[in-house]
Amino acid sequence: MSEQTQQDENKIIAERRAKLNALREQGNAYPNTFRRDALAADLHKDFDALTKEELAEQAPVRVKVAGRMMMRRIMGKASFATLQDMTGRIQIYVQRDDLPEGFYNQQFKKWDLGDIVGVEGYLFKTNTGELSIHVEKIELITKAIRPLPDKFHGLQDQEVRYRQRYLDLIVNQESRETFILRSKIVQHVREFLIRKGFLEVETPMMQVIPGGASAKPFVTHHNALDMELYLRIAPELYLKRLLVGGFEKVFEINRNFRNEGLSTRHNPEFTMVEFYEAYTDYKTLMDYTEELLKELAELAVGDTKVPYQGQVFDFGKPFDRLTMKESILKYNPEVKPEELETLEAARALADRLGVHWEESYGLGKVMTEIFEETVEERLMDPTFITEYPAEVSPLARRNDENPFVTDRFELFIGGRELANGFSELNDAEDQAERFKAQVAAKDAGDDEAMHYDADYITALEHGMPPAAGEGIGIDRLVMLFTDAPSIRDVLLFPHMRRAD
RNA sequence: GGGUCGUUAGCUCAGCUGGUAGAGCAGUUGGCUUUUAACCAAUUGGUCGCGCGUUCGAAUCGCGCACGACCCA
Repeated sequence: MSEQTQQDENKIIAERRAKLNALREQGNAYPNTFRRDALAADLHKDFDALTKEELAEQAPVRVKVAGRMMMRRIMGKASFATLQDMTGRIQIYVQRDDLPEGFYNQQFKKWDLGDIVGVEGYLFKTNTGELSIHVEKIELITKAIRPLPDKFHGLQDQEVRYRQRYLDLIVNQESRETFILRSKIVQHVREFLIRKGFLEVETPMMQVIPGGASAKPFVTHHNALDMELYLRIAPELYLKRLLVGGFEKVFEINRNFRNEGLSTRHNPEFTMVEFYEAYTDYKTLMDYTEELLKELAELAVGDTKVPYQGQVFDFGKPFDRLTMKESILKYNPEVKPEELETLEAARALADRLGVHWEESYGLGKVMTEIFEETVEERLMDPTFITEYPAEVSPLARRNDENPFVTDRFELFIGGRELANGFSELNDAEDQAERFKAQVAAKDAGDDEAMHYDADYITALEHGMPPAAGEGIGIDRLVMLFTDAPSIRDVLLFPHMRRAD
């Protein structure tokens, strides 16, 4: 701790530090010798149902519990306190005369809220029926020098909740629940894919050529090799190399990094699951996705009606499936199909709808812009949009009947893109052409266009089985199922500006 | 990038048209052996985000900056 910080310390911290110094003089101030044998939630699960009398009549249930002291009610020669461990809270009852002479007044009563204590005792129920531990031994395990936020109102300041997430987790139960549910969702996604026979793999986070998506990368430097490396914007091209290598069903759950702005829906690092399966197509993936999301709704909400920020999304019915063109016509009833058939007509339509386009855009890109501006945010219940133009899908397989579009879909819920999948382009020569078009776009000023990845082309030239692949944004998924308005609410440590 | 709102004690918040700051919790001291946001009594604690300006006087008004929240692009 710096001198400056010490100077800034207020009286509360100074008092607690004095207590800590007294503890140091008495011996080990930070012992790691207490071993618990019970967790709060397990005790409630096993004993809440018993009456006070039933619990008193049976043989005493002796337990050792550790946790942070969140509340305390001192009533002269006896006290109640509330301990919190990772599973929840349990009340303890401490009597002066159960403890060694002087301990209650000289030690216990001088401890503070926020201190971590270990207790040993037996279970009982209070007159109001609350399961509690009648303490026979109690020890201070860790002294907290700084005070907790308000015991009743919790921590309200959003900035502090994000910057000092540990405080948020200590005092705000909803926050703990959000991150526990996030863990369960990730676990379920993993188990779903393993159940389907997929192999979990890890591919490079640092890449020589950032590929697999259209986004600006973070750049770093490898000293020993004296070369630039990019944090990955997607794992896609590596996972497809594994298809070439004969791993025919693979997935990865990990972070991607995109050097873009922050918003309630964007964090520079975010978590995706990507999975690839050989000898199948995008329609299979849509079926998987629908199956997975229905399971997740059941897991997270326990219902097919998922509430989100005052709206309700229906996961019970079969998910809608519309082509991009169909969706534009559906949500813009005055638009005629012919207006989406030539570049000139589409440009005129975009002008009419107030959608921006540039000279370099082809029909596919203009159409996609119209879709994004007029349809996307209105897709509330889960909806698959298919037939994305090849122009905006440089890694996707062209449709056999209509090469203008690809065998691709995106899933939208609540107006937000949740997933993106397609049958994979495994024609090395077509892929090389598409990369060249991307490079041309990059040269023309599109700094999100892809690089030419010759090593990937070489891999495709060895033969990649026909396959389909998909990415699902885990953070947005968790936002949806935890009713979180901001991506920061589902990231333990969201990116923030420097506080100083 | 633009707009709106916010920043006051460790925490949660008041503070009116400008007159040098309040409550509850936490802390401290005392009381209380089934409380539960325990209670009762007393009490400590503040560079009012930072800077500049207006004014006899600024937490309050104006401008700028920082950080955050929300909306828009």
